[in-house]
Amino acid sequence: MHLVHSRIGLPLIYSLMNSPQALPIVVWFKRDLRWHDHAPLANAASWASASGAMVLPLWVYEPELWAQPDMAPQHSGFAQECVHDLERWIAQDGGKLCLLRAEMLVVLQALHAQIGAFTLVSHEETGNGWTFARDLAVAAWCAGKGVEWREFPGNGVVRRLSALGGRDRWSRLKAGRMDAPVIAPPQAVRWLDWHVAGLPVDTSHGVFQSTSPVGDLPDRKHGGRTAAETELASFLKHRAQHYRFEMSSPVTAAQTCSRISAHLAWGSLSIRECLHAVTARRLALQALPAEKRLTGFLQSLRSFEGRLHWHCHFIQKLESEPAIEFKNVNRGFDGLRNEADSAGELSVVEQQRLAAWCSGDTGYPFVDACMRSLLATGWINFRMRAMLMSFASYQLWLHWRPTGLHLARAFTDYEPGIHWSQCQMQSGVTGINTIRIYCPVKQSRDQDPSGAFIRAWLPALRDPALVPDTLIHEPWRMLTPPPGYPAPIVDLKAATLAAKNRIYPRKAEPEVQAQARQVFDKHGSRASNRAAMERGGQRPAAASKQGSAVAQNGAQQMQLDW
DNA sequence: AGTGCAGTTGACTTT
DNA sequence: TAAAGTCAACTGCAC
Repeated sequence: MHLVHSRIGLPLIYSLMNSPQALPIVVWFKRDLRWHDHAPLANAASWASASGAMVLPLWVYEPELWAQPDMAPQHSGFAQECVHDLERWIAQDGGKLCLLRAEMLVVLQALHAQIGAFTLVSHEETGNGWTFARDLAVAAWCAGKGVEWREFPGNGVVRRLSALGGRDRWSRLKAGRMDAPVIAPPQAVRWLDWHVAGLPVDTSHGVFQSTSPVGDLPDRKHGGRTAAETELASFLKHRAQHYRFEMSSPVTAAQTCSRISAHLAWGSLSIRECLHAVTARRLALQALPAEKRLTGFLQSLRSFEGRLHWHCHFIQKLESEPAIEFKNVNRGFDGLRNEADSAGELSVVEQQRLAAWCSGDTGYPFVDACMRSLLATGWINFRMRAMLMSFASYQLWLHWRPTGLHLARAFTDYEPGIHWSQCQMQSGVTGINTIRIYCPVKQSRDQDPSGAFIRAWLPALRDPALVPDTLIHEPWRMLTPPPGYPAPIVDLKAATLAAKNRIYPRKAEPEVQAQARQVFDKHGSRASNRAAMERGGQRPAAASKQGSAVAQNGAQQMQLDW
C-alpha cells in the first residue's frame, strides 16, 4: 500500500497519481450506500480533480446475490431506498449514479469493452460466501485485464489480520481507524455518465423493477441517509437516556434502542460517524453543569458505545474465517445437531419444530410474540434475539444453519459477520463462551411482566378476561387453555435438561477444549474483564480468586470471551 | 434482652 | 447476552 495524505487528510492513491493517463475511475458501491465518510468516493474525487480523470459511480443489482438463501425482499427494499437517496446526493453535485441489473463480471466486461481501461475502487466487503466468491472472481478478472482494483477499509475490520499481528493487535488497528477524522463528502466531481448498450440501465426503478415487493415488510425501518441521520439524532438527543435499562425488554427496546443497525448494515451510516457522534454528544453532556445533566444519560451512552465497538469485533471473525458462515468454528461440536443443509434431511419432528419456531407457533407465548414481532417489523432487541436462538438451539435442538438463515432473512439489519458469529455463540458451538440456555418463562416474567407485549402480538391471548395476567406466561397451565393458541411444542423442563445433557459433556471433551484454545487465539476478545466492565465495576478480589481457580483446574473448561 | 430459627438476599460457583 | 445451586450473612419474629 502506497498511501499519501492530502491536505484535507484523505489518503490518496499513490499509484493512481503516477498513472501515465487519467483513466476513468469507477466507484463501485456495495453495502456502503452513502455519500459521507466514503473513502473510495472521496479518493476518486480527489484524484479526478487533480488529474482530469472522470468518475463513474456505479451500483449493480446482482440477481444471484438477492437469490441467496440468507437474503430477503426486505433487504433489497432497504438497499433500494438507500440507492435512491445516494442518487440524490450524487445528482446535487451534477452526477448520475449508474444503475445496472446484471452480474458483476458481465458489467465489468461491458464497461471495459465500451470505455476501455479504467480503475476500480470500492470498500472492502466482509459479506456472505457469495459476495466473497464474487469478489475473488472480480479480482481475477481485474488481474486478467490489468485493471487496478483498490479496496479501502470501511470500518474497523482488518483484512489479512494474521499477517498484521492477529487478534492481539486488532484493537489498536481498529482504534486507529475509528479515531481518524470522518471523511468529508466530495465536491464538484468530474462525473462520467455512462450508458451501456445491452444491459438494463436508467433509473433505479428500472433496476429494481422485477424485484417482487411481496415479502417486503411495510413496517420495517426505511433506508436512506435522511432516515439514518434522523434516527441517530433522535437517539442521541433524547431516546438514549434510559438505554441501559430499557434495551433488554421488547416492550421498551423498539423506542429506546438506537435503531441504526440496518443503516450500519447497508452503509447509509458508517460506524465511525456513529462513534464520533456519540463522542460529541458525550462531551456536550459532560459540559453541562451537574444539575442539568439528565439522569443516567452518560452511563447509557457508554453502554451504547461499548456495543458499537462489538460491531466490528464480530465482523472481524467472519473476515478472518469465512467458513464461520457454514461450519462450527469449533469442529469438535460437529455432528451434535442435525446439520440439515449439508448432511442429511431434517426428521419430520425437526421439520415441525423448525416450522413452528419460524412462524411463532411454539406454544411459548413470549417466544412466539418475539418471533411475530420480528417477522412483522424486521427488528427485535438483542436479548430477545439471543433468546430466540437459544430456544431453537437448545429446547428444540435445531442446528444454527437453518434457524440462522431464517433470522438472516427476518432481520432488516442482517450483517453476515455479526449474525453468524452470534448464531454460533448462542448455540454454544464455539467452546470458548459460557453456555447460555434461556428460560422463556423467566424471560417472559422479567421482560414482559404484564404480558402487554405478548398480547400485542398474539391475538389468541389478547383478551385479559380469557387469559389473566398471572397465567399469560404459561397458558398451558390454565384449566381450559385459550382456543386458537397451540400447546407447547416441547416440554420445557425435559427439553432443557436434555439439551444440557448433550451440550455440557461435549464441551468438556479434551479435544473440544483444545480446539477452543485455538478458537480463542484466532477470534477471542482480548478485552480484559469485559463482562465485569459492562456491569460497571471492577472486582479485583473476585477476579484473582477466579484466576487462581482456573490455574488450579487447568484441565477444567475455559471461560474466555468469544 | 439475647437466642434460635425460618426465610431472604447477595456473592459466587457450577452446569 | 443464562439459570440453578450453594453458602454465608442478614432480617424479622417468637420466645
